[in-house]
Amino acid sequence: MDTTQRTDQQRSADRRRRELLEAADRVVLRDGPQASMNAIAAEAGITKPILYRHFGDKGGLYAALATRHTDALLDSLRAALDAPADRRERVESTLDTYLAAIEARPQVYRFLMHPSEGGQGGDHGFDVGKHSAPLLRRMGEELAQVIEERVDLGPGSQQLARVWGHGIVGMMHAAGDWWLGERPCSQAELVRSLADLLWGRLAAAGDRVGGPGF
Amino acid sequence: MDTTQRTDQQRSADRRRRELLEAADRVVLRDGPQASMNAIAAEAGITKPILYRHFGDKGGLYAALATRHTDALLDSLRAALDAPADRRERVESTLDTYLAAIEARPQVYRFLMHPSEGGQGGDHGFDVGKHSAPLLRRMGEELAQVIEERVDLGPGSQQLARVWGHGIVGMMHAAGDWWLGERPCSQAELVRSLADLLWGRLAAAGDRVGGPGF
DNA sequence: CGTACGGTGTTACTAGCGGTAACCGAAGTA
DNA sequence: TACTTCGGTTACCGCTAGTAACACCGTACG
Repeated sequence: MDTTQRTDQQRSADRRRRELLEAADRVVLRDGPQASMNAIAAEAGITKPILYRHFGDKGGLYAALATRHTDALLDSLRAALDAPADRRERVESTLDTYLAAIEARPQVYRFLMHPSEGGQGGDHGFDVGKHSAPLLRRMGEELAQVIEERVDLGPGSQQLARVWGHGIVGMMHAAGDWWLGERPCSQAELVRSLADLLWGRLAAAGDRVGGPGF
Repeated sequence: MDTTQRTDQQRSADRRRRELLEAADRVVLRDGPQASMNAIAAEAGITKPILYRHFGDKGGLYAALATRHTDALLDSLRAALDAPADRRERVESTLDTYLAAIEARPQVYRFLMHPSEGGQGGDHGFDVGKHSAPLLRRMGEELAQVIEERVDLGPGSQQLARVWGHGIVGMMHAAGDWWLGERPCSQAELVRSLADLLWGRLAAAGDRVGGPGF
């Protein structure tokens, strides 16, 4: 009977948890990363202690929220990354998927990338702020794995793949962040430029000799 | 007489300002980005309102502090970037300089990269949190300028250079961040791997055909 | 029928943050 | 001596994250 009772309770708890997460989602979508626990509780129609009973602390809630979106984004990226196409096409498709995602919901994206942990809540320290941007790390690791699986890099391939995974993800992230703020070109142009960079066009280009007015 | 008096005052104010900045530096170096205004004031041997008289708000102080280190780092990078050597050498030297800098003072580096602005001080909004990581942006723009000056990219070179500038800086940043946390390899190896990536080794590598157990 | 109990929820609080108003005392000047 | 001005402090505001203590409500058990 203990099990059945616990099942009931857990079901109810899970439903509540999902409701709370959706409320938190709405608030984050509206207020950005600085959404307060009070605001989230109000949006959910309850008060703070309930949030704390469900998620422990703000880091817990943020982690749960981040995991959701992170998983969704990673699924999309995996699909683009594993498609049966040639490498350049896959790379461009992945970049495109990422950019489309961050463009579709910038607030969520900013929340995932810059959780803005102050950790000023007294002496308890902050657990989640330690890993500054879990999404970036996870994307880096996954990309590394795909590279190592599908590209022949010779000796030391694992190390190399990991460096490249994190490097490429960082490139994508920074360029996307900048692009999202300034919109200096179309999405397709950005994708092509980045792919060109990865394809060694920087190394292949010649030195510029005749500067302006020289 | 107004001018002379103001000079005296301004000299004194500048000295104070430098003292305060150095105190703030010490605290940030010790406590990381979540250093509080109280702590900084205490370290400087004064009280909060003086800090606010000098820097306006926390964003102002952080901006002043960041500008200092940012300028120093950018100077080093410019030196490496403008050296009279071939491109690959310059790229490796620049990466090396950056990694050495973030390794030397990780706390300062984390402060510069993740200012963690909550902007929760009432209704006044937050000015500095708007641009999340000014250092990255500045590095991206500077690199873009150097690329555009020295590399012949054909038509659309300015756009391309800017995308590459921000992309490369992001690559460097993400890889450095990951490397600083996990230390999976030596600094020289990291530099070489990243340069290899920029030199198109990803595109040049062949597909892996015989996976493990396949 | 009454009673003790676990779960759900609230109010009211602590401690610390960024930021500010109002006061205080020591200089210089008429 | 009286008045202003500047460096500095105390004491406060409104906000945050997080918590302790209490209240309600259905249910099992004597």
